[in-house]
Amino acid sequence: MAQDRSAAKPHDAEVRLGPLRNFIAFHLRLAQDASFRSFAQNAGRRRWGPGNFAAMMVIRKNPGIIQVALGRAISRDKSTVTPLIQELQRRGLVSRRRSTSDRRSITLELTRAGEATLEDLLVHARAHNRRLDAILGKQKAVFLEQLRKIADELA
Amino acid sequence: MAQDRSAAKPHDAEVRLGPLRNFIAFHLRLAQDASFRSFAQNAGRRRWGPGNFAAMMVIRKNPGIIQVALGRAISRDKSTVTPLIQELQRRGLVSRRRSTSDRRSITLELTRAGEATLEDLLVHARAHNRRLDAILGKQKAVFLEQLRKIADELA
DNA sequence: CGCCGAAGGTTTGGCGGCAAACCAGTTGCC
DNA sequence: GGCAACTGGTTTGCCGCCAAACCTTCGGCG
Repeated sequence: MAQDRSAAKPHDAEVRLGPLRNFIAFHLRLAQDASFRSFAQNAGRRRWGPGNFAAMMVIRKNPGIIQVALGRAISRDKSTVTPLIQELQRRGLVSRRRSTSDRRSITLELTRAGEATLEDLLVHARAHNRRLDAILGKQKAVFLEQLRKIADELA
Repeated sequence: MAQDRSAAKPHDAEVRLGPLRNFIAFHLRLAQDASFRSFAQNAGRRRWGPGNFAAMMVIRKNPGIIQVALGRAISRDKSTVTPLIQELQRRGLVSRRRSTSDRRSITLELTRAGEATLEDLLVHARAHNRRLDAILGKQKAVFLEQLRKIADELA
């Protein structure tokens, strides 16, 4: 078994974080970490990570999108997108076709199976999202806007 | 060169995110991502990632801490801590000694050089932190508390 | 027309992280 | 006192991601 990072050994309560205690960046990582794990775990653990989900979601909403545009949308390098998409294609979830207007680029679309599995994932994703919303309460909207601001302005 | 994820190609403005647009988890990742990159880049790019910084900070504030406790504090698996610490030791920044009371565990301390480099890193870290604080404005405290809540309750 | 720089995609190499298996030492319990 | 469960640490294997180099295609411009 891997280490249980969440376990609150009474002893650990005494660990001092120093300046770290008030660093946004540090807690941003902790929160993202927890969120990521929670999602991956509850999403059937069938190796359907958040990455695949986000990619498929964007493809669904933008049929015919090309790889680099997808990469920019989900903030992944194109060299990360390539194998990710290839794997999805191998599983028969997305189709790739060379664009007729620009033979460099490849257009992406969800297959029937892709739509179906995405719908499945959406169930888990929505549940995860609700959990987070519940934790944040009324201030969710403000919180979200702040996250956007950070991502935007920290370009 | 790697892809420029921040570039706002006018074309990309039209990419639709669908439900993703309001998912906390998604934006949490984007924000963390941006923060991480910004830190790593400005911190002299001398391969002093946020990871090393957080670890050294905790060791500084808790001299004699053992590896698993450190791991829990910064939310890293023990199998991640081992090589991380070994590298810091190799660079002469931390000292490792077997505990006398429990011969399984290894106690950690910063060396002189370690203290010095940490002080150096703190300059960048503080700057990074200030940038984030500036983005968040008055509501920084609330935001921080919400991040803590997410990390805590999403155990 | 022909060239050259830019852009989309893939490949390769490296890094950081987790999980599981394992060893050594410790603790609890009968 | 001795065995079983647990704990700290390391090793190994894998995965996700980035950066850089490279190939192909596109597009502007002399």
